[in-house]
Amino acid sequence: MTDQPAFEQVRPVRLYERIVEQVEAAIANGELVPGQHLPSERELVAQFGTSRATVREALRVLESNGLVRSRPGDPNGPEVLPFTARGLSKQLRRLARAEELTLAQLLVSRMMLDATANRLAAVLRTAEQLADMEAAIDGMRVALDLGYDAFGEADLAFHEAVAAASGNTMIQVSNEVVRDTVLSVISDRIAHARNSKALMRRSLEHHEQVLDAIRSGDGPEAARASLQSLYDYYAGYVPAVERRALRALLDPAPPTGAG
Amino acid sequence: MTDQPAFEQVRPVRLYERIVEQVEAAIANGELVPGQHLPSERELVAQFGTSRATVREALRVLESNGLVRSRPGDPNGPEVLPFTARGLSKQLRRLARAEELTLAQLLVSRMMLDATANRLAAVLRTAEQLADMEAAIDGMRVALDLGYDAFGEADLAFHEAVAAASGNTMIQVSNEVVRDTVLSVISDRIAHARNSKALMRRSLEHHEQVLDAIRSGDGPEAARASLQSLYDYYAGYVPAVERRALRALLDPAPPTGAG
DNA sequence: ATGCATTTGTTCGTATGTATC
DNA sequence: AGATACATACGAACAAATGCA
Repeated sequence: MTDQPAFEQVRPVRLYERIVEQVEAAIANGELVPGQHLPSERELVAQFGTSRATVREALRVLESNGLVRSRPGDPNGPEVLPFTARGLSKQLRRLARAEELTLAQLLVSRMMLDATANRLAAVLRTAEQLADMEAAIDGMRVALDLGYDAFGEADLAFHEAVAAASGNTMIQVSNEVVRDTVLSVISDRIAHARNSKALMRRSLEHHEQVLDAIRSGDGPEAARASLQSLYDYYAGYVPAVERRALRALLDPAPPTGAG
Repeated sequence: MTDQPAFEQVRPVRLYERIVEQVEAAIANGELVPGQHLPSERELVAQFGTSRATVREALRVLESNGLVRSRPGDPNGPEVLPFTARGLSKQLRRLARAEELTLAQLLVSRMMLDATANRLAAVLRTAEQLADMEAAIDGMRVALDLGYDAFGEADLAFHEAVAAASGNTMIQVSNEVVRDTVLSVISDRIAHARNSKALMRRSLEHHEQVLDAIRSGDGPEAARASLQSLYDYYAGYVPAVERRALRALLDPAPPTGAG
C-alpha cells in the first residue's frame, strides 16, 4: 500500500517562526494563561538558544497579533494578554480594504449574523436579557430628540443585548467586528443622512418589531424583521447589481413569481 | 459646545510599529501593488532612519500578516503579496479556541454559515459553479463503496463549491474554519460511526436535495435542506439542553403549537 | 520617597549562506 | 563561473524605563 513517497513541499522556516509557534501553542493549550508572564528576553534567549534579535522578532509578531505585550523595564517579562477581537477586526478591515470584501458582502454577513442572533435570542433569552433590550429601545426612543450620536449608541446597545442573549460567542464577536467594519467603510457616505429624524423613527419602529417578536418567542419573525430593517437602512448604499445577494436573504418565498 | 477636552489615552508607540503603519498604508491605498517589491532592508534603513534590527522587526510583522515576503539574497527586496484570507483564518481559529466554544455553539455557527451560503448560491451561482457541485455529488455517490475517507472528501468538495458560489469571502472563510474546528472537536467520537453506509446514503440524499434546490434557484429550500441535513447528522452529539439552539434554526414555523 | 538592579528599546558591527546578473 | 548585493543570524553595547528594596 506504499503508493508514492508523497513528499511535502519544503520552505525555509525562520527561527523566529518556530519561537512564535511554540509560544502560540503554549497559550492555545492553556500552559500559558492571560495574566501570566513569559520569561525575560534574555531568559528566552537562553531557553531557545538563539540570539536576542531573533527572540525579539518573535515577540514583535506575537505582540502585533495581540497575544502578548512587553514593556520596557518590566522585570516580569512580556505579559500574556486576554483574548480580544482586535486582531480579527484588523484582518477583516484589511480584507475589506483590499476590496476582496465589498460593502455588499459585509452587509450580507451582517444580516446573516444579526438575523441568527435574533432568532436564537427569541428562544433562549432570559428575563434579565429581555429587560436589557427593552431598556435599549427606551433609550432609542428618548434619543430621537437628542440627535444621531445618542440614537446610534442606544441602537448599538440593543444589538449587543441581542447578541449576548443569543448565547453564541462566535456570532456575538463576529457581529461586533462586522458591524464596526461596515460603519468604517461607509461612515463618510452615511454621515449627511444621519440626522434625518424620519430615518431614526423608521429604524425605531423596526427595532420595536424585532423586540416584540423576541418577547413573544417568535424566532422566525424576529429574524425576518431584523433582515428587513437592515435592508431598508443600508441597501441604498449598495450598487444595484449586488443588491441581489441582499434580497436573497429576505423573502422566504421562492422567486417563482413575477419579476 | 466644548464639552470636555476628551483626551486620548497615550501609549508608547514603537519605532517598528510606525514602519509597519507606513507600509500598510502604502499597500492599502494602492501605492504598493502585489508583485511590486519594497526597497532592500539597507535601503529601508536609510529611508526610515532607524537601525537594521528595527526595520527587520517591522518586516517580520508584515510577513506574519501575509502582506510581504522576503527571501535571503533577493536583490529585488521584499515582495508585496496578493491578499489572502490566511490571517483572517488564523484569527478566527484563535477566537474558536480562546472562547472555548461548545460544540453546540460551533454547530449553530456552521448551520448559519452553510444555510446562508446555500441560499446565496441558489441565486448567484454560475453554470460552471453548478457543474462543480454536481461533480462533487457524483463523487459522493461513487465513494459510497469506497469508505468514509473518500466520501468525506467529496462532501468537503461540495461544501466548498457552494461556499465559492456564495460570492462572499467572509462566509467562505468562516465556514471553512468552523467546519475544521467542528471536525477536530468530535472526530474521535464520530470515527466509529463513520463507516456506516446507511449514514452516508442518508447524507447523500440530503445533499442531493440541496443541489436540486440550488439548481432550481430556490434559496429558501436550499437553506432549509442544508439545515436539516446538518441537524440530523450532528444533533446526536449535542447535549439535550443545548439542542434547543440548534432547533431554533430549523423550523420557519413559530413555536406556538403544542410542546 | 530614593536609588539600585534589571529589563526592554534601539543601535552598530560582523560572519555566513543565498539569489541574481 | 564569479562577483555582487542580499537576508539571516549572532554578539556587544548604551539609554530609557520599570519594579523592588
